[in-house]
Amino acid sequence: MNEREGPENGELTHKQRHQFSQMLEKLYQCCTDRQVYVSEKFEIPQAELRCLLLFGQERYLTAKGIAARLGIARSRVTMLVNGLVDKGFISKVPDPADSRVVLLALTPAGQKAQRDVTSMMDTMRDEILNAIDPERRTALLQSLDTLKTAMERVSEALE
Amino acid sequence: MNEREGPENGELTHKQRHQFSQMLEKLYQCCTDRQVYVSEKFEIPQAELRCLLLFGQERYLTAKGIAARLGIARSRVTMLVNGLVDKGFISKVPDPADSRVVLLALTPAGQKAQRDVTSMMDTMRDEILNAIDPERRTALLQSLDTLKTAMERVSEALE
DNA sequence: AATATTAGTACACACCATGAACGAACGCGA
DNA sequence: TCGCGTTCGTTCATGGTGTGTACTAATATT
Repeated sequence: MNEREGPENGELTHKQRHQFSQMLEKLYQCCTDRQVYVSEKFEIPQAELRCLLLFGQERYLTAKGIAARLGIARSRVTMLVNGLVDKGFISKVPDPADSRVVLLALTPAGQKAQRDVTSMMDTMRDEILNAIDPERRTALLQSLDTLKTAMERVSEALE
Repeated sequence: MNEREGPENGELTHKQRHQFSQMLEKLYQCCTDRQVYVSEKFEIPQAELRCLLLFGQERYLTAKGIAARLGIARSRVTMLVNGLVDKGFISKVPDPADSRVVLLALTPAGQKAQRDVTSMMDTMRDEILNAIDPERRTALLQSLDTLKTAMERVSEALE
């Protein structure tokens, strides 16, 4: 019972451990809930949404590129793409330079859907940030960066 | 292009928005990866792990209670429980006071599995926290608390 | 020219979650 | 006590998410 709250000598306290785990779990849950909310609002499955939101600066995407960026299998991309094609959000274009490749482009309907989804997500993000004191906001961003770096370091050590 | 980095008048900057989204996404991904890692290490599906980790102070849990605490359907609990029963981690006991109810208890093997899983998760959490300067740790915990509060507030407004 | 590699697809499988329907058991009010 | 409403866990069908395998056609490499 000689655990201190403050960093007396740099050692982790039991309370810090517990707080960290609890808060991280809660934050994770909130993020998950937010994703579910958006998916349901637009009636687009989450994985399809992630795919839809990849379309940006490039004129075309490919299944292989999408798989790499989303970190999923190519076969899975086929399913997602077909779902979005069925919804009229993307179209398939043959690649004139390599007929194995299918080029994927956003349709106008897909562009609108993407805009709407992005707008909703931005609004929700802004609401979160606006619920935080501007003074605390900078500290928050710094802390998140610190945490991100620490987590990435630990993730790398797992492989 | 007159966006400032600091909180000049409390307004959100474009950079803050972008940073926040990017970091949150990355943090989310790290947390997801960590869960996948633990699940694979023990060869226990994630949902079963979450169920296994619920057993703690109480002598018995019920399917209904597990469903409420995990936020999932009772029918799903049946599947998870059966998976853990098959692995020898939990046992079913009839409730003498209400024969509709199935009481669920950790077996010795289940207790060991739970200990091992918890230990691994604690180690990983400690590695993350130890990768952070003790001075920054307190600030981090405060910021996480601030963020949690903000997120919970925004989540409530969605319902 | 022959062989190796690549891209996307179809398919089977496992995990994850929902809701509906069900039978058995319990609770409640007349 | 009895009839009805509610509850509990289970079964089942369905949809979402992801993997890996096998395949064909096309391309790259030797």
